[in-house]
Amino acid sequence: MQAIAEPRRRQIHILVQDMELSAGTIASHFSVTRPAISQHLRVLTAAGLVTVRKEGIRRMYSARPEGLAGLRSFLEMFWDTRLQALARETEAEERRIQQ
Amino acid sequence: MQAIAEPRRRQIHILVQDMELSAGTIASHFSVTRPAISQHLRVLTAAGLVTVRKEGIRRMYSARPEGLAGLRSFLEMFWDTRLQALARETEAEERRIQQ
DNA sequence: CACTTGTGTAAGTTATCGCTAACAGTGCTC
DNA sequence: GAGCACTGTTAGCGATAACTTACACAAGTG
Repeated sequence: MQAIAEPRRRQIHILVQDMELSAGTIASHFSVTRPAISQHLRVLTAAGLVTVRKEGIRRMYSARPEGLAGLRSFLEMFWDTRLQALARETEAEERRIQQ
Repeated sequence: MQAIAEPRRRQIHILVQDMELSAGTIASHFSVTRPAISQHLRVLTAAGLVTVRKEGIRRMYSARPEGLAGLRSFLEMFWDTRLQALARETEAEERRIQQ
């Protein structure tokens, strides 16, 4: 989760979300040096948010939909428990009124 | 987004999700000092993830559902664009097959 | 095989962040 | 109003992380 929270990594992830890009092409979109982008890409791949594909001399990166899906299910767990808590509260409230 | 990414702040957010708690009660659940929790609470309130309610001498904190809802819509935007991209790809693929 | 291109890795530096210790403020109670 | 309980704020410190510079490695090309 901290992998996608970093602003620059989010921008990288947005870049490779629609199309497959090489490391150099990704780095050209930012003002930082290429090694920095390479480190970010390593974090993103370790988190399962992007995939690498070696195409000859260059490495193509692309977003992995399952990565964000995991975070999504994690948040929906939060969302559901909150809804359940609200349901319990209103239920208790109704029971109190009936008494 | 970085506010909820921090592990301790996530734990705090889980704590105040089901019930309203005071700062001291929240701090008693962790091994860190109370000022640290206070700082985390300030970050969480600044991010709009929790709300404060002054009750006499103590301040009660509770999770704000709209906070996570914003993050949720943000992720669903990602999710939708990715699905649209996949749809475009498969559509182009089918068109290629038909030729 | 030398050379170039594209990329990753390692070491060092700087900045950011979370924590603690000390202090300051706020509201109750006697 | 004095004193106490509860909380927020500030300064300083240590650790983590992001960045840069330099180097190393793989894969085409002459």
